[in-house]
Formats: sequence, structure tokens, C-alpha cells
Amino acid sequence: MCVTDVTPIEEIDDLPEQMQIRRDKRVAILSSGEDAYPVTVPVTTTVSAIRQKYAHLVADDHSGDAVGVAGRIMFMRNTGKLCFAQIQAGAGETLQLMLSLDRVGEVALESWKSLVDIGDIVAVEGEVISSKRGELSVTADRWQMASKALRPLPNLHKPLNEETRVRQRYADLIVRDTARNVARLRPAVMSSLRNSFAKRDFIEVETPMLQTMHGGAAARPFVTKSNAFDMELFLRIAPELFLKRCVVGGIERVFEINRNFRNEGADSTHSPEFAMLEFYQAYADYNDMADLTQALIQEAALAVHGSLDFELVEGGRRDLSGEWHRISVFPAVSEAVGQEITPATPIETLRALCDAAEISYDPKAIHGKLVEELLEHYVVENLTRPTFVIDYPVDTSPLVRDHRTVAGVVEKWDLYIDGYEAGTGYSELIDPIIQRERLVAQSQLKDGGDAEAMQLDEDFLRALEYGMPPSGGVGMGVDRLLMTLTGLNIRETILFPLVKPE
RNA sequence: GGGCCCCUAGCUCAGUUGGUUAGAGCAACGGACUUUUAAUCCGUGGGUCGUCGGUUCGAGCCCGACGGGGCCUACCA
Repeated sequence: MCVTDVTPIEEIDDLPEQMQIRRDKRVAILSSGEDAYPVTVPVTTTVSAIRQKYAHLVADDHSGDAVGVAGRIMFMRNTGKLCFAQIQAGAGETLQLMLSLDRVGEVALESWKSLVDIGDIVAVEGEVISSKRGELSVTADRWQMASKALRPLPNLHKPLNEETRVRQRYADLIVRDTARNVARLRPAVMSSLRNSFAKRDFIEVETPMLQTMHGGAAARPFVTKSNAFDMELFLRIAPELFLKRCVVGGIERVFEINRNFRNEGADSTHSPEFAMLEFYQAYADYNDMADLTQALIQEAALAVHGSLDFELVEGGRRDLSGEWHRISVFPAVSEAVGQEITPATPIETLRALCDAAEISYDPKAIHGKLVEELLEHYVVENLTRPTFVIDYPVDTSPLVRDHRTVAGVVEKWDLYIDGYEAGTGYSELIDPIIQRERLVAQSQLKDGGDAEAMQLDEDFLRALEYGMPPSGGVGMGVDRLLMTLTGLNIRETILFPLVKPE
């Protein structure tokens, strides 16, 4: 037994009335010799178990079974001699509690009325019954505070504004079904992905998040410092170069799901830290990887929705069924602009086409970049179904091998779903000499001031010199996969997205 | 980074051309009620109007700076 000091240490001035009242109730509970935050409460079952087991009870039915159950009070109705409350527990299941004068007695009923608020977590012991109105209930013989809430819950009938949802996700999870569902959707999707890989003999690895040089993507890194080594370190922007080292080492089918960090802007589709899935398969090319990517996403949709054509959280439907289209960059752009565009098209022509379409572009933009601008403007905007856009310009893709037949393009695809890039896949560049040339060119860009260009990773090149089998690789944002499966923006799919301090 | 908009009670929001004491719903407090489902009825309290400064006889409202947020736009997944 411990002695609890029930004397208020100091009245907090300017505390909102409702919070002060709840603090007073806490003190009242402690003063009566009860505990407002007990170490344990007599719980024998769960709300969802009760709902399953007693679903058959008809109105005014009594089970004869005594249970102990606990949950958070979401709704209360205190009348003279019979009180109702609805508790919420588990994945958001609810159950009615009833406290009648007959069963709990006058003292317990009065203390319930005077000490319990919406938002409190309570435990009751009593019988499972169905009320006269047919509501499955536990009618209490005893009740006990499990955790006194000192803050009132947000209005349950109006949506919490977006900022408060993100800043106080705990409150959001209490009051909003969608928040709870999305929190459970992510692990369900992860587990589907891992099952999909397991049955195809892929091995999951974990590669460094703290890297001495950043590579594998074009992005600004977060920089930090190791005190012990007295050196600059980077939070990784991609695991690519390490996963390729794995493939060199003989882990022929490998994947990683982990966080990437990019020191760039945040909006409805970008977060500074985001979950990335990358996978590599030896003796596969970008066509095989497109097949596999489509299978992974379709299997995840089936796992969480039971269908490839499903309803989105905020209305509308998404259809991921069938074989997804594959369209080639240069032919698609050529068709859209009404003239033949190839890697040999003069850059002035591309600039003129961008100007004509009122596309703003960086005056220093290279040939491939302009082609991609035209692609985004004319083609990607109009994609309604999931589509693999294949065969990109070589000059924007330093880690991809040249196309086996078409000059000036590489074997790369981007998967577009609903207008955003859901993933990217390559036939990997495995020739160490060409890879060195490409990375040297990148490091010269970097020296020229391009903060997103890659550094020259000598150890990665050394690994390639041991010989990497012909391979395909894919990178896919897990948050974006959740967006695909829900239609929500990225901040709704991440439980605790980065926000500035209040 | 550029443009536009927002910040009022615990929560969600009104608030007129600058003018008495800043309102509503839910929530809270007191009372009635043994079948309520956002109960109903009677009564009550709750606000540094994001912060700081300015204009004015007078500012939630007008002006400026700062903080936080949203949307659009540019870049990255």
C-alpha cells in the first residue's frame, strides 16, 4: 500500500473550468480512499469478445454471466435511478453500461454520477444483458475508476480540425473511426507485403539509416554528426546502394521496408520522413519488376479490402484490377505534342514546346528533364487508371541501364496512380565502368552546386566490380501505397507526421 | 521560395459599416426523471477574441510585425 497525498500541490490559475472540475473529482476520488489511477482493474473479457459471444441476446434478455470489462466512456446518460454509459475499447467497439440503484446501491450510484465524466476510463463488474431497447449491455454490480481523464474529449459530433488531429493524434484516435482504421491499415498492408515477398523467396534486410555518404536517389539529405567518429553523417535518402551490395553478395531476392529522410518540402503527398519499400531480384528485368509490383499492390488491396475495386475513405472508388497499362515516354510525348520526339530532338525544340504549352521550367534544365516536363503536362495528368510509364531519358537516371534496343533511353518505369508517382522500377545498371562514369558526372553536378546530385560512392563501385548479377529493382513509398488504398493524403496515413512545435 | 486565406469558450463554429454586457450547438455545473442512444425539461457558469505594437473618443473587426495552420504554385517519392 502506498500513501497518496491528496492535497492539491498548487491551484493552477487560469485553468479552464472543465479541467479544474475534473481535477477536483480526481481529488474527491482519492479522498474517498479509492484510486483514480489503479495499478489494475478486474477485467475478465473484452468489449469485442462480449459483442461476439452475446450477439444472440434479444431485447430484455439476461445471460446470467458475470464479466469484468473496461473501456473509455464516450457517452453518458445519468437519470435518477438508472444510469447509462457507452464505453469504447479495442479497435473502437462500443458497449453499453447500465448502473441501476437496485444493483449498485445508492452510494455507488451517487459517486458514479458525481465523479465520472465522458472520456474517463472505467471498469465494471456485472451481468451481460440486453436492455429493454435491445442494446447489448453490462449491468454493473460494482464500478471502479480505471483512469480519470483531466481533459474533456473533443466534440464527438463535429470533425476535429486538421491541425488538432495531427498534433493530438491520441485524441483523434479516440474520437475518429477513420483514424483508428488507418492506424490498423498500415500494419495490415505491411504484413501483406511481407507475405507476398515470403512466398516468392525474398529475404528482408535492414541497411544503414545513418550513412557516411548519401546516394541512391536525387534529394537533399538531413545532415548530422557522430561525436565518437568526429564526422558528418547523413540520414539516408534511399537504401538502394546497400541493397545492391546485398545482391552482389548473393542475396538474390532482397527487400527492405524502412524509413527514408529527405530534407525537402512537405505537402499532401510528401513527408520529410517516409516509409520506403525497395526490392531487388537477380535475373529479373524491369518488365518482371512491373509484374511483381502490380502483384504486390493487388495482393495488398485484396488483403485489406477483399477486392481490387474498392471504396475510398472519403467517397469515390478505386479500381486496381486487371493488367495495368504500360506506355512509353517518347512515343506518348510524341503523340501528345503531334510531332516525333526522340532523345535526338534538339533541346531548342523541347524548350519551344514547353513554352507553347506554358510549362515553366528551369532554364538550366537538361534534355531529359524537359521531356519529363512535357510528359507530366500532357500524359500523366490524364492518367485515370494505374499506369506504368516506361523507358525514360538516360540523362536523368544515373543508376539505370541503357535500353536493350532503343538508344538514349533507359529501362526504367514510373508507376502512376491517381496522378502521383506510386513507385519506380529499373533494369539495374551493373556495369561498374559505366556506373562510375555516371556517378562521376553526378559528383561534378554536385561540385557545380546541385545539392541533390549524388556523391561518388567508391565502396559501392568496388562492390559492383566483384560482379552484380543482372537484376531488376523497385522503390515504392509505403505511405503512398496507403494513399492508393484509402484516397487519403499522406499526413492522414502517417500516425505522427512532423509538425512545428506549438 | 511566391501568392491567397484562416487563428473567437474544453470542441466545432457565428460575430453586420469600428459602437452598450462577444453569441450558438455539443461539453460543463445545480435540479427532475429506472430504458437513454447527440434524451427531454427548468436553472447556471465559462472568453487576455494567436502574440506584440499602432490608428481611433472607442478595435474581435482597420494597419504593421511576429508565431502557428490551410489551400494554390515551384522542387523531391
